[in-house]
Amino acid sequence: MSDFPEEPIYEQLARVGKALASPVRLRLLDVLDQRERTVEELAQAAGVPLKNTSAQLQQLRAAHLVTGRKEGARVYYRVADERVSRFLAELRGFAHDRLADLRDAVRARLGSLEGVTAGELAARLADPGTVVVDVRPVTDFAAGHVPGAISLPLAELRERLDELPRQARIVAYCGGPYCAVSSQAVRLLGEHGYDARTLDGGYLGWRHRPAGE
Amino acid sequence: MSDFPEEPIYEQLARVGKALASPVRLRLLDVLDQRERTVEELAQAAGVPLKNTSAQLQQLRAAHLVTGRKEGARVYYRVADERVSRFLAELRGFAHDRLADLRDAVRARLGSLEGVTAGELAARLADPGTVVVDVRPVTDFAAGHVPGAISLPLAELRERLDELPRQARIVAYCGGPYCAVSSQAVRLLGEHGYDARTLDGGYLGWRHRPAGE
DNA sequence: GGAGTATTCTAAGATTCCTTAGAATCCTAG
DNA sequence: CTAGGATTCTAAGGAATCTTAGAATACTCC
Repeated sequence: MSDFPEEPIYEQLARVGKALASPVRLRLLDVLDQRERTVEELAQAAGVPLKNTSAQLQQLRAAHLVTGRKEGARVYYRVADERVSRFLAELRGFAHDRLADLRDAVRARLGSLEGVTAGELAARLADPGTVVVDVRPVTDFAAGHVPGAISLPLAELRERLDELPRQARIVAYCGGPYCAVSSQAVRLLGEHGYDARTLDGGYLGWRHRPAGE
Repeated sequence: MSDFPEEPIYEQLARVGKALASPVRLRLLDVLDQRERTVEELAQAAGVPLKNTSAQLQQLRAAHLVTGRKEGARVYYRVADERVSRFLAELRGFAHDRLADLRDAVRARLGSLEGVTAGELAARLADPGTVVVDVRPVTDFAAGHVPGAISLPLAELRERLDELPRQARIVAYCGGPYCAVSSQAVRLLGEHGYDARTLDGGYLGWRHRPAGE
């Protein structure tokens, strides 16, 4: 092993890097960033086997990126604090800027729909012609949402289309920036003649939008 | 291997994390962040064996964090762009906030001298009673320095003490935030009766100081 | 072209990390 | 106090990474 005088310091810095070095952990962080969850909910939402989820959570906890709260037989995890959440947003932004392969992978999953940025949405919130649709499960909606948004999970969208005014300009969003649900919703709405667009970055992107209302 | 639908995306994100997961690579990045260097200079400055340096540079290049420029028989590496540099600063700040062990490791290496922040220094630059001393090698000084600083490498400090006015309030800095040279300089100056302090974060910290001159 | 130098490529042993099965722990409910 | 469920701990095989020796490449200078 190499060693130089500053190694113990960089060893510590590398702990953060290591925590962010696995796709599974990054996925878990993104899911947790939206709201607190139990290990099982988390494993479910992230699509990762339970045991693996638990093991990775230990590492994230050791790196002080998440904290657990025990309530009865369950442990609720969440991102340790706002600083972690901001840093994750920073990481996503950075990687998106620098890695063309990341942009390709995103496009492969979400399609190349033109989205609305959080800043644009903020500016349009006052406009009554804009209708904001939250397609996440109602639990997520309840934990926080864009002001004025209506909760309309994708599963119910088809049957509840009549709740949306025909001539509205719709902005649909889901949870993380890589969530495909709002893209599906927008496609469905488009087929029914609506003017609908996704919100870039999803709800997380909204929460971390650059300064100003 | 786990897999969930967004895996290819998180795989890409993890490339950045992986690049930052090794103490050696982080050290190289910090050294490169100060100025462009050849592989050998870099290995020398970082205290890492040459072959290992070269191998790690390949990885950093694959992650688009550094770029190389070939000039004759030599390759000059540098941090890819300002965005990378800012992100590294962000990482250091984040880790420093969250990991007590990191703060301990820094204290173990640098001692617990009270430093001056970059913001404080900026505010004091106009004050003629403050003398800023750059203790890095002259090559580094030439590549960029705090305005008004005088170049006085540690090796020459003892003999050139008379260049410093007795009653000056001295601020000494070196390169990275974990460089011990300025701490030594401050200790030496203290023994000779000077009022001397280090600059927190070194020259890198200065370059990334929060907005405002 | 040939000697000499800087850097990278190839390859392989040592090490660390990922994943997951099975046992253990800690909790609630009855 | 016992049954049953949620989560973590322990352990081990397999995969990926780190480190570094040796060969190969690419350049300069003569």
